[in-house]
Amino acid sequence: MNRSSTADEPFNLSAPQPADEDAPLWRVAVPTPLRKLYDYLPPVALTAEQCARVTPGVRVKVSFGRQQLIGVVVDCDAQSDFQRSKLKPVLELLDNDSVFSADIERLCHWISRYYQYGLGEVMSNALPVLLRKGRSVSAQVKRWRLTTNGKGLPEGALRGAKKQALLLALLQRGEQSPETLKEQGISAAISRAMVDKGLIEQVLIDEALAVPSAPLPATLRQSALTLNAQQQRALDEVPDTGFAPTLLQGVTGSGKTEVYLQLIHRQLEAGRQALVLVPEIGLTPQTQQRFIDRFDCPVAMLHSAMSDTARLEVWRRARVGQLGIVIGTRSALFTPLPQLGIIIVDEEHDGSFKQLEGVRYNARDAAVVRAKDCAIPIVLGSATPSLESLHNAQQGRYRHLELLERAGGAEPPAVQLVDVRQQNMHEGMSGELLEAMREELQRGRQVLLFLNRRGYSPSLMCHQCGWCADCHNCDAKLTVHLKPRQLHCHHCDSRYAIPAACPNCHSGNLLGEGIGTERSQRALEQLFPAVPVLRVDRDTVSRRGELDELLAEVHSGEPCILVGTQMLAKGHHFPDVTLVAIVDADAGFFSSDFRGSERISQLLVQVAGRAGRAEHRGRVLVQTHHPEHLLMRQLLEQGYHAVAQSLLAERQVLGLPPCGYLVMVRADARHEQLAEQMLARLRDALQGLAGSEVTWVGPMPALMVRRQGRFRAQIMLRSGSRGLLAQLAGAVVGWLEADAEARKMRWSIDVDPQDTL
DNA sequence: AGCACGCCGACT
DNA sequence: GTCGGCGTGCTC
Ligand SMILES: [Zn+2]
Ligand SMILES: [Zn+2]
Repeated sequence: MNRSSTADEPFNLSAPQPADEDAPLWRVAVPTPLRKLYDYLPPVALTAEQCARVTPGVRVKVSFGRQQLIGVVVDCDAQSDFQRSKLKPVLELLDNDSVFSADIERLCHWISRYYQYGLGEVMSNALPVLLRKGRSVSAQVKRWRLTTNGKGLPEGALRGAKKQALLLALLQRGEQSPETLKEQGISAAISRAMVDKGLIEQVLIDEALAVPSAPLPATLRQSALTLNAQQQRALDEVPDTGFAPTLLQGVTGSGKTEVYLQLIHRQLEAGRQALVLVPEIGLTPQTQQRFIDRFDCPVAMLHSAMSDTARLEVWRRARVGQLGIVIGTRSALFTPLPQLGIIIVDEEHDGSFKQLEGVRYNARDAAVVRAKDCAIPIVLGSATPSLESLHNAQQGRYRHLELLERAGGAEPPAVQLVDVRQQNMHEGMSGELLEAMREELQRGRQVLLFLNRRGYSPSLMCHQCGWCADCHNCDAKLTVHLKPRQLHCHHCDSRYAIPAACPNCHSGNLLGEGIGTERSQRALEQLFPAVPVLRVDRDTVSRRGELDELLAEVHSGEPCILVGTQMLAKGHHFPDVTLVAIVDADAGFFSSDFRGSERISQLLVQVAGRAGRAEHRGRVLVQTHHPEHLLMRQLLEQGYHAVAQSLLAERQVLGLPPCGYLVMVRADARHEQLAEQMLARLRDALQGLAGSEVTWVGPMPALMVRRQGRFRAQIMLRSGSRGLLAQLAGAVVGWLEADAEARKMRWSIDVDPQDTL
């Protein structure tokens, strides 16, 4: 494709003018947060006939303001109310066919509409990074072929030059790869000579066209396991075709994965593919390995640690049907699969399916929409389902299947509260906990400690006057780190030296307040000098692979203590760990976010499931200052299901999700009050629109008002009617885009927010 | 979001 | 005198 070289030169008056003033325009979704589509003239290099063959979904390079961007044509037969003489031409057409399959294109439209983000930004999210940058959709391979002149030669021409005649004969049969020609003894010099004669040429063609893909094998590499009655029932209940959302609730070790594998096998046998969505850090090679071990067909992963090239390669193979199974994190939702047969969302309760910046979509919810659109089954699996999915099941929207039997009849670990009130604590650990640890370690077992704070301690305080080290950019305390020795703001990433004396009273008596993983590790190293203490958090495992190295040591089975954050709670099973401790469960249960209790309950159940095996039962100690707390008691005595029912009842009363719907609007500005004032005007302007069906909560300052030097505020919309709220969300965005003050600050809209803080 | 333009304070 | 912070406006 040729690019127009004249588009940007205003003095060039001879720039080609469109012959027809009514000629159709191209409407382009440009990757910008602006929620608009932009009209362009078709590229000047294209004839009307060529234009007519262009279909929506092709990528184009356009001049946008002073920059060049790659967008997606959403309509190539548009009329514009924009002044025609002001339209710019498309600079370059990048594709012959749509980059989106029909289902992905519809999914983009749905996400754009439901989450209130521009189609351009959504479509950009839906494409691999390299495609956003203009890389071609198919891998390109080199082929030799005859030029028009070459085609004019009769068969048996070029008698005089034997090798050239051979090359001619080969190419008269069709295009040939450089490799084939080499095998036939055609040297570079021969080709060169023929090129010089203008008889042959080298072209790049799509790999997909060059190598027609064979049907994938549906055979098993490893035979399926025998299912218990509940697993079998689950397998029977999920149909092969038709939209059928299913919540598969299975306690850890109940064999959810085996059900997934057998459901997928049925799809492979029917010549269809499967998409498996997994949480961000739950993605261990072990997950992939079970799928690879089971099936002969190609299985591929998609996750954030992969290179852009590797991700593009998976996308390309998936698109042409070369992959039977794609397993991936959030953005794998957009993987094109020609005959998608089933979607599995594993650990569906996990928060990482929701994108927290940019287009704030929930991949689990969008996956349900994709499955509905494709009329295929979708399985949401978890030991601790989200209240959303439980509610959907109870409302009859999802089928609810339970797996209650643990394989091999292993007993669930015993969970026990440790009342730490008035106890002598040693670096956050009670005597009871330390004693239990000592016992297990002496037996040669492993111990796992959860502590949701990185660093040495979450704040630095002057013991003399109470001064506390805080960030210059944020309303936040600085975390003390000893390795490397510095104060670190976890909110804006700024770093400071640890002062030798208090800047307020000059006392040298500065103390770390509170316990982080680093501090806990140090304390444990002193208490148990004979046992390795491994720390797993973002500071120790920043690289991917580091975690696996660390875990390899754990899986050797030698006694050790693992100290870690949430990071440890996902995906990994530790068969030799017989004691798990939650160092501080209170933070979760008393969180000011409405999902706090749900999350901590899920965490407790999940970590309990991580420990022990059939031959030695694990136990879980939960340290708390509130052993009488109703939910905590209920969780221990009656299990997750009972807690979930209590929480659902509570949400019902409060009109919170899933019994009501939320939209959060956040704004920040350089100066205090500005954001809050703007949100107040937003409320005043739109409050009348929805009446009493919608509750406006706020505006209010964010929990941390100042962050990265900006002052933040938020307002929440709550309603029992999803439709009404969606409509209002549209009005909110419209108002924000039009308001002169709002345009000067940063704002974002979050439909179905994960957090309300 | 980028990106450029324009304005005012402070330094090589 | 310029360099650069940031407030403002625009993107078919
Ligand atoms: Zn002091
Ligand atoms: Zn900060």
